[in-house]
Amino acid sequence: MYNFKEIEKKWQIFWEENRVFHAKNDSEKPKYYALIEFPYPSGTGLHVGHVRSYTALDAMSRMKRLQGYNVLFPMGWDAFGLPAEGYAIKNHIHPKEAVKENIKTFKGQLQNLGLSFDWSREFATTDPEYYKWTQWQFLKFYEHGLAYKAKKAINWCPNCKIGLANEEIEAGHCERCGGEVIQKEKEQWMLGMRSYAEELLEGLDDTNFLDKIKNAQINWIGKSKGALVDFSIFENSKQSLRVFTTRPDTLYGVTFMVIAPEHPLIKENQEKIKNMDEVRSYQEQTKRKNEMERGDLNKDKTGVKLDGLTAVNPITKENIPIFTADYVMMGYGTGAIMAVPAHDDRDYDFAMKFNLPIKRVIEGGELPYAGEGALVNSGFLNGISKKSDAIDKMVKYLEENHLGKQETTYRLQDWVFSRQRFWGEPIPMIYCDDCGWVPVPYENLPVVLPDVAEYEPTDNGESPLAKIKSWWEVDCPKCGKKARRETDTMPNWAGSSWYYLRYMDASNDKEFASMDALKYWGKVDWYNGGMEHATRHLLYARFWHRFLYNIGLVPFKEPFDVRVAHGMVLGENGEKMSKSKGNVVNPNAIVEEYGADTLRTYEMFMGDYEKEVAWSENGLKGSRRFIERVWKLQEMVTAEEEYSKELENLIHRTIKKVSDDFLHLKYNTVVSSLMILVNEFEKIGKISRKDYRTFLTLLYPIAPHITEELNEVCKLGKPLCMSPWPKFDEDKLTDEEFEVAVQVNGKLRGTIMVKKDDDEEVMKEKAINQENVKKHIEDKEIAKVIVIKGKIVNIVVK
RNA sequence: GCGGGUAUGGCGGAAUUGGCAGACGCGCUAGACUUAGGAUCUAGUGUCCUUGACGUGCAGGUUCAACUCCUGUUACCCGCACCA
Repeated sequence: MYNFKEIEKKWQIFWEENRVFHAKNDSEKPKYYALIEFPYPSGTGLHVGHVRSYTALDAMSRMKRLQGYNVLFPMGWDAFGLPAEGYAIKNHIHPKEAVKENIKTFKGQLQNLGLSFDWSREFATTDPEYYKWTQWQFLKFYEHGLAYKAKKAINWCPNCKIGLANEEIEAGHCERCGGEVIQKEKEQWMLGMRSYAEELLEGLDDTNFLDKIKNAQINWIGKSKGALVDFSIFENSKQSLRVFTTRPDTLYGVTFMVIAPEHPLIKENQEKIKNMDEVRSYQEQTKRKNEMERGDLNKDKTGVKLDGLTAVNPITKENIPIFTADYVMMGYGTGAIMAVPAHDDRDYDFAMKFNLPIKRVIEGGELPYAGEGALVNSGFLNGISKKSDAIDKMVKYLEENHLGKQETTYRLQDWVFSRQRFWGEPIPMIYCDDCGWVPVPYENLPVVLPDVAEYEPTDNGESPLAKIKSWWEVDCPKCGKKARRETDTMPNWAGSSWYYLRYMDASNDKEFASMDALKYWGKVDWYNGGMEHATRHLLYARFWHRFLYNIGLVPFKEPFDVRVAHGMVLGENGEKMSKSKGNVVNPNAIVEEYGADTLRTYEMFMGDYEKEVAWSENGLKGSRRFIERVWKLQEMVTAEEEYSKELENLIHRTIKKVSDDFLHLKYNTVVSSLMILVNEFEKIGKISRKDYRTFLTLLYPIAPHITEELNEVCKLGKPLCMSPWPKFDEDKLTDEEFEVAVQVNGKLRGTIMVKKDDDEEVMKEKAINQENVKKHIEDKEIAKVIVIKGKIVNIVVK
């Protein structure tokens, strides 16, 4: 009887004891680095969604090992983060204790699935031995001028007196108390990611990410070409207002200007602005809006005219009014725009609301009009109908007259790197009243999180660490005077920005990884993760890596070669699994009842790997039936050592298909082609030893335990984990004799049997004489016969 | 609005990349074995007016031949977004 519990445990122990999955750093074999995003070890444990992607990469790794690769398939824990901190606040337990527990549970669950991780390289981002190097790398950023302090708005709940992460806000309200969230300015550490925009864009050419992932990155970086134009302020010709525009060709149509409420021009001219009170209250109003409200496209335009300030259109020399409005953002371009209401929806809406002149400069449809057309009312640009020509000409004019210049901007922002939280890597900086910011000397790393009992943030928005004087009060490393440690910690994205490098040399206590190890493993060959990380995590990691490359600490420009994304596993009702909906499937319970091999097979078979798919209990049962049939095949094994004659070609085809499909994320058809093979074995009622061994090897990556066991029980050879991947013979992919379709005028009328070496004439002959085909061509004239060798015959009749 | 993607039986999904649409699985129907069946086995299962016709979101087109290529269109999903 098939006792999966015993069998699965037995082989898991066998693999571990024989260190089958331990990657070597000095192998003669070619390397293969398969990486799956490491999980946050939550208290709720493993999700069936984890099982899907982990099994996929496990299968890939197992196949690659049999194909002769030295495979690195590691696992670790992304263990900093809010949930552990929340748990700590509630229960007054140090988060590291909770994390330890959770990791234990999580790891046990992974091991029960028989995943072939190299556990000797396991670590957590919360290990001081790991975050020592995260801090070390931060200091490198600082050394190279890429880490700096700046005032940035944070989400602030005035009720709880706490800074909030975006995830803690629900529709503008605090998740805990329901109060309104406002923006509060705070000094924060930033990483200069924006200056890497072009490199991050161009680096994508060096990768083989799925197109949808590349596109998500390109969108996020948001490159746009245009021009900077300076408008002088009438009352004060020394001062000018600089705008960014992608359409300098419409400069003749500018009838007013708009600046962001945060724009410094307002403060600089507060004396001159006659309605300063009104402006101030508008600024206050804006501050209260969070990004979501401000970004709501459906709302009416609001704004205030800056009374007393006038700008001059540098081309027409006309005086035009300046407004401040929250539809212009300080964070993009220059925080100021030239408004062309005739050809921009937003400017048009604003002009209508405030009754401002609208001047058409492009011929075409109804206003506002944004299409192609010849320029009018535009002086030296009149009549030009090609947009790029007009832009070029205007930019040239601006540059010659020192009124502006060509410019490229990016949506990508610098990375806000401070969090006012306890459970993160301490930022290794010290503030001294005399020396300013001083980095913690390298030899004093890691800066370790203290053991305390209170994890509540302070009510002025500082990290809980700010309450622990014994921790933050230190001597300045430079002058020795009393100084203060930075009490902010790093964001959750920090530790996950370089973990793939650490796996290459996980126990190195001299360096984050040795250059030899980095050179040997190179790029991650295959990186799998969720679509939700296609922008942020993936960009942070690429930025971090490119920086290390630029300062000579890693040998490759890009960290990842192939990046793929799995689809979500939904509940049986087609909705996202959640406790409240009661549709959560617990992988543990499935392993208990059906075994890991059945669960793994089902998750690979359930659907297109890249698409989301609903869980199906019946589908799971179908996979169990398949696994049981595989088990029963052992009763049909003959003494024959070669492939059975009847199935030889099918087996060769299956080897090819399975090997290919694994590389193209087509795990579902891997399983289906193996099911077809089982159907055939059962049909002929016997299976040769070689048939069985090959079949078991092909199934091994997906269902490793049962296949190892059957291989042993039937004494077919060495354990599969130490055996070679089967090879197919190109000549044996097609049968000697096979069926070919015959069409008449493109419609299927019958089939004929043809031999492999039948030429076109023979096929034609056979086709014309086919019974049913004859009927359809009898009294008609044959105009043409198309014969595609080995595929189809089409007879065209009149 | 910009960028990307998807659409195939009752359901999940196949289709060697232009060559027999619906592989494989689920579900369903009938039968066998059985005290029993939510176990197992066998057969069937796209639709219809069933010698045949129709059929891959919709409308056209190219071709001997279109799920596949081209043009237009609709719906849904994802990313970005008052981004200037």
